[in-house]
Amino acid sequence: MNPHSVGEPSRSRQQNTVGEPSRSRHQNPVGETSRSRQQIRVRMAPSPTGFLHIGSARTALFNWLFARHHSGTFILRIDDTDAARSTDESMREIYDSLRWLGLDWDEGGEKGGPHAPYVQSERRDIYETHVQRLLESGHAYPCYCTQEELDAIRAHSRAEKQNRAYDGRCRHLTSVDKEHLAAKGRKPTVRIKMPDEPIRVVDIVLGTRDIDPGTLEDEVIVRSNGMPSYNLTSIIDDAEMQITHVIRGTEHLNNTPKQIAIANALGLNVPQFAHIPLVLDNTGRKLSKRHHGELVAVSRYREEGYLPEAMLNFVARLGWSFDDKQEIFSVEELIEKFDLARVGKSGSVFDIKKLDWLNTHYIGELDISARTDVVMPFWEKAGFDVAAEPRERLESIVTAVGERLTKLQDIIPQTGYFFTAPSEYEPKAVKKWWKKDALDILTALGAVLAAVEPFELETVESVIWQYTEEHNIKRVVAMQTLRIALTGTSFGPSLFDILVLLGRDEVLTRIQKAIQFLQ
RNA sequence: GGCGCUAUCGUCUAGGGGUCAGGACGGAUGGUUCUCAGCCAUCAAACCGGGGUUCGAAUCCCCGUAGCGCUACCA
Repeated sequence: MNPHSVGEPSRSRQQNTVGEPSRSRHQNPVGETSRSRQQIRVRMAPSPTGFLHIGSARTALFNWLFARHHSGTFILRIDDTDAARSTDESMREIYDSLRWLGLDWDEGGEKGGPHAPYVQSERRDIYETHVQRLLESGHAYPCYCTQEELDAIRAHSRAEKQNRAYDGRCRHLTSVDKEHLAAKGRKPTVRIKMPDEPIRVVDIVLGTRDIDPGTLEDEVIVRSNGMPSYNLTSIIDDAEMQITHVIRGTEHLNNTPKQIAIANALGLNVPQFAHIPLVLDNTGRKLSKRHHGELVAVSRYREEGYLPEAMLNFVARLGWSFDDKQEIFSVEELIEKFDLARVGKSGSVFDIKKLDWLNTHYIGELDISARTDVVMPFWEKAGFDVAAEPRERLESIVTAVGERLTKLQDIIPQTGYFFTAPSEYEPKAVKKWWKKDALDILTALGAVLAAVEPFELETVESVIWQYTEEHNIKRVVAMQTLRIALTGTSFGPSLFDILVLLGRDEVLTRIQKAIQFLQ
């Protein structure tokens, strides 16, 4: 094989204009060049071993945006070759999270398509055929080493400061050796022979490198139980499904030359690669299920009341930026503006504060009706009897709450008192505002509010201001005193809104209750 | 241990030979207001280090350093 062609994308230069590694920003947006109507095909290939991870969601988004931007195809493939860890439940959760985010796929998942099946455990015959060819052509060989032997080899290699763990010893097994080992009941794995020539990895975000094959070890491509492994299935499916661009996390960078070697040995097309930087926690480590658990589950953010628009916008800006001014991007803008050439190389820390800011923004963009709709499940889940409430009142409550929602679940502590009287008064608030004159204020205000006619915004407001003026009481004192009596807390929406929403009877009842408490 | 990747305010980032190194989140202060939130204004805050190249380097080159990733019969 010509060493110079090793690892080169097999499609012609012409067609490769899309996603060409152009590091100079402010140039032609990638893909907008002359022809390049090469049908872009990208995929997201999660392993169904738990919830959808934030990092995977971003990978999905980048793939999806790239596909949508170029009118390409976005494929969802399920990489479940690790049978022990894969579950159907996880698969469903991943579909669910993806749908919630609005990342629809054109092929794969439950949808099917021309390259079905899209679940790797159902594609074993395809892999077997390829492995057979590899074995026959001498590109792969059986390895009879046991786990213990491998551990020992590894330990030795490390002690000797070798740059690869496995030394390829089973490459030289004779057929007699093999029979002998097999007779002892050993089930072999299959390993791919790494080539002697450098492997060229072309990466759209990281650039092109030539990898020294001396650092690569003969990878296991079929386990001893007959199950093919990731590096094999991934590259075969990418070729079979005619994937043009593999956009995935940088943790896969070291797998890339191995996969290219497999593809080359099989004579398969090699897609272009784009390794996107990792999403990190605030200590700079990769976000992982292992270390961060639920914190990295997309479903958790959904449950807390983050909007998909906010999640998408937030995650899009992790490792990607458009210019020096824009932070808020609608999904449409993301599709229009997304460009692999503007993806950075270094990892990005997941900053929940910024997500919160975005979420507040997107909640604020919802009109009252939509905001009420979206908040409803949270009320229901918290056990509020919203069904009994007129829609109009619910919307008024949402209006009163206004911008005070960071997450939808904040609606609960913010509006509980609209549904039931406070069972207790916040001690800190009481201490600060319910001084010795509180009783007088409450009593007087109660009388005033009992008499005001009609019980509406303007009238209530004027009558309260009239009271504070006549008795020379600071507005803030009167208002806070009353607020605590009605809501149990010292903060919240305009008190006049609260007064009117509660209605005269309820207000008077609560004032009475507070008076009793103070006595 | 090996291999690889990366490096601009606390964080996300713009800039990529000549900029007061810009914006945003977060923070601080002040204003608006019945509180909180919001909004407005102001402020603090960064080019990992060292050498080159150059009239001039955050930007190009080299060498360090640090962090991270991978190092499975996981993906």
